[in-house]
Amino acid sequence: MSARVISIGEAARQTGVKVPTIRFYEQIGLLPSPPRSDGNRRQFDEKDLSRLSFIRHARELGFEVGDIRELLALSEAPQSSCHEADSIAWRHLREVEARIAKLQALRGELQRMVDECGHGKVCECQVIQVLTDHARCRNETH
Amino acid sequence: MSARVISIGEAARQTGVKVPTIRFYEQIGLLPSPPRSDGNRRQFDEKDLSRLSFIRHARELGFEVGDIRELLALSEAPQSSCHEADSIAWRHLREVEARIAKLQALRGELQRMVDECGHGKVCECQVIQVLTDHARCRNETH
DNA sequence: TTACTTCCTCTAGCGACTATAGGAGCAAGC
DNA sequence: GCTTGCTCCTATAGTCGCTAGAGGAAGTAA
Repeated sequence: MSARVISIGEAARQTGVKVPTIRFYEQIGLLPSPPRSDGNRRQFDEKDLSRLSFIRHARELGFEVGDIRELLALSEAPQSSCHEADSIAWRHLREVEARIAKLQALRGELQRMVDECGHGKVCECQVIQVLTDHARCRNETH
Repeated sequence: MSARVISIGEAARQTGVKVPTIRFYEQIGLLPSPPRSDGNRRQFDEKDLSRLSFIRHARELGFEVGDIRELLALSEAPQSSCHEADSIAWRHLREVEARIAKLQALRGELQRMVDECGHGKVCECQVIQVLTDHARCRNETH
């Protein structure tokens, strides 16, 4: 119950967010500035740890800082509608699906590259060919 | 056969690489500096278009500039072994597969978030719940 | 006291662009 | 020739999300 004081190094260890990154999050206002000790050291508490963990997880999931800011604000106003949080997550889901599709196409192409490249002793290396040809025939598709 | 002169704007339109980005690529030595007109305008040719398309495609596929530099160098010394290009492609293939796996996990999680969002209040919203809970239970795993 | 670690601030750097300012060139219409 | 409007030029600074380094102060253990 008492406010256990947590140093920045402790916080880093417990949340997996690096020390300079914690300071950076404070600087950009993602994490509130904690009180300081007599010696000017940051004094975090459990709530800060939660917030940091939340931020870290959201970042890992690919949310950008703007999104996280919104999500944090929402989570601090728990009686408000979750429509916004939902739409942030939806938007993100669509982005992730697009990225997966693109990467799968890429994987196919890379696979083809290494397959073709590996077999020719005359080294008709297709790596560059594949990329160039593909590039040209796709000029107007995107 | 004659060297058709292509302006930077034309090049941008044809390759889908933005004008400032083309200049940037020239600056970092990814694209050779083209000759200039009397009025100091860049004069690109077909070969530059290929190169730009190649670069764009490779960037879309997630190659970083260093890789592209290597691949371009290899493509310009075609008698050299394709072993290097092959290993670049291999390295990248593994990376891409890892990325796909990560994104698929992420998609599942996001999907769950939005599925479970009851469209009620934030206090019941899974988007925030998932982020918070997950964050806490994963503190030490990474 | 000494040594060691952790912490502080501040500044600069990364990659891969993107934006802005302030001009100069060029082609078409009058 | 002149004006309008577009494209182009350079140079510099900003973006995002950190990360690294310098140079120093504070806390801790022997």
